[in-house]
Amino acid sequence: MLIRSHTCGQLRESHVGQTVRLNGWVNSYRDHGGLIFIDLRDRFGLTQIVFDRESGLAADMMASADKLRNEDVIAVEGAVRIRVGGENPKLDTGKVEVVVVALEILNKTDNPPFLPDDLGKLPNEELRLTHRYIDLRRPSMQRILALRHKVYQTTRRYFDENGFLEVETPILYKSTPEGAREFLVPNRHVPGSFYALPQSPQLFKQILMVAGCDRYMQICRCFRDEDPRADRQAEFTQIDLEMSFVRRDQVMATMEGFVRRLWKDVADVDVPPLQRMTYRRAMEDYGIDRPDTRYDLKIKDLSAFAAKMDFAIFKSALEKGKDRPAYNSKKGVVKALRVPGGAEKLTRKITDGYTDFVKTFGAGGVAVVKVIKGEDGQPKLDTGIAKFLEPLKAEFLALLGCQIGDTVLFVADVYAIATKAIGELRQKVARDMGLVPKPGAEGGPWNFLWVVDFPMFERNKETGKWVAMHHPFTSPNDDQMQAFLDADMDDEVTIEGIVSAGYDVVLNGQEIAGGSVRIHDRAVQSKVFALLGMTPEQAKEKFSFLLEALSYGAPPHAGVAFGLDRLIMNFAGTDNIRDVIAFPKTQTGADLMTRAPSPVPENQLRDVHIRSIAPAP
RNA sequence: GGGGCGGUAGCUCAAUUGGUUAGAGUACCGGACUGUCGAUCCGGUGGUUGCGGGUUCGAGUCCCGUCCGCCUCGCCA
Repeated sequence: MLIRSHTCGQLRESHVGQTVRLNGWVNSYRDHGGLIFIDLRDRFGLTQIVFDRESGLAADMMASADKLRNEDVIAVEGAVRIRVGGENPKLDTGKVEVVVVALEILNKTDNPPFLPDDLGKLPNEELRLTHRYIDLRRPSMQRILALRHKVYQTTRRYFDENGFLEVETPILYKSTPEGAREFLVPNRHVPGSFYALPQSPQLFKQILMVAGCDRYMQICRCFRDEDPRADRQAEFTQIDLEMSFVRRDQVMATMEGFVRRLWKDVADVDVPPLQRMTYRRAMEDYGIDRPDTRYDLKIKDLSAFAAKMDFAIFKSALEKGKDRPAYNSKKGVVKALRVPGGAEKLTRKITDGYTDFVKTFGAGGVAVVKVIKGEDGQPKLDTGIAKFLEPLKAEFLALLGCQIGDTVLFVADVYAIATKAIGELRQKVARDMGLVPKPGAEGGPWNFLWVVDFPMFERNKETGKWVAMHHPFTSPNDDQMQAFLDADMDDEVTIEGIVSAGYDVVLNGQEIAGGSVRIHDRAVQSKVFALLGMTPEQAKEKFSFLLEALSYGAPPHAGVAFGLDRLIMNFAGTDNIRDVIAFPKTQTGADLMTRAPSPVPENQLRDVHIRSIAPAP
């Protein structure tokens, strides 16, 4: 075989006169009869090679060259020269070409189902995933693979420099069915017993702290058997960290340093210091715990104002849970979103659509009013609920700081639903108003933000039980610890008010990292388990190893996990998580290339003491 | 589990809102061509309209079921 001397992205004017050998795929061919041009492709680029009947190429090789087609794999030998037909500025190698004197066909291809170029429309994703080995040849996909590699390398370098040890943790793990649904793996030796694949290495990394590792990191695979989304996959990758003898601020500083290094290395962007926002502020102003601050729309609570209105829909919403304390999920509220310039851009058709939109989050609808210019030149309320606002017009305009040309959107419901609905609506309105900047060539703008002071606990919507907002190993914040230990477990208002030592990094409305200071005291951990409704026996059955570890000299520790796939999505400028995973799965968990999952022979099931109750296909 | 969109030639799409033999570009096959660069020109092959029923004189088009993919709500400690 003609082993390559250079890659297809390498040759320049300085190589002119040299005899070189290239290997690669036929990216395109231009056949002029006695003269054939081929763009040869590998991961590193494209090089034009020329077959010329009049340049001494053997007749049989010329005949072979005539048969070359896209995606054939070949090796050639020839001399580098300045292009006779002039430069092609689109190629890095565009000043030169290789005049072939020897051709070796390494592998003829069948006619491929699609070509891996970035011209024109992509074939449908089903086909791309089925023939992933072709799809990944596409330069845009190669670029993402390289980006991902770069992130791995920068990550390992940064944490190594900061004293972290990379430690692998088990994939076959104990089932702890509190959080996401788990993937189960039967054990052959103990009939009826199962491992679970880890939702995250959470407890192992805490135990590594107890074990004296001091600082741990791992780029690890996590598994959650929940329905995927465009930015979510059942099998995904985290950059997982844990640190000993630190409090919240030390971890946050380490994370911020990492973010800064990563963006510098990968995108050559200098990230300014991150602002902090409390969870409460985020929910109040943005209706979501991961605000997108790239645009300046803010939500305002108008409950007190709305109570003065003679408008039945608001009144009945405010009646709900009216004896509950503020921010209680079941307390009725009225939320408003002022949209500058909305009076013109948000047509009746669009605002009508908002009602359907908020219904998907359980809200009843959206009330609308426009602020237009009256005959006297002053602001005038128009359409929708204008007549109900008219008696309180001055107060309304002042409360929201309305200008002529604004539209104001209202959602009235219990706190949990109204907040979620108007928070989602805010993001939709921003898209409709064209306020969301399109990522430029460098990906940005990059709006980072810390969100802190999350509640420790929230009520499960269906069961009404307390559940941990982050996870059950999250510590109350330092200034809350005594209040938590003293708290009566039946005192709903106090429990609800306990703030955890958790922290999230939010980027452009996306959670890219989350972590917390952990509980390192057995008594605190036991109280959390009890609050979550676990008896001491249940806690012991599920987490005895953790409770024991906490009893044998556990250092204060804290940690975090970054969603690696989402980081790459940002750098790659894609909103499809499958683009950043080499071999992703579909929405039903299928790998279309390997055809996993698949049935297994009966005897294989018997070995692991499993009988399938699935109906025969 | 719920809602929405989609599936027509290898690929990307069209097909007058139920009406003749389902078309175009590209790929592929054959031919021409010595300076192209998404080469060009000429000719050709290629279809179980995802699958199964139904309505109708007639179904790519309407109805029912089903499979697959995507988006989404729930879910994701």
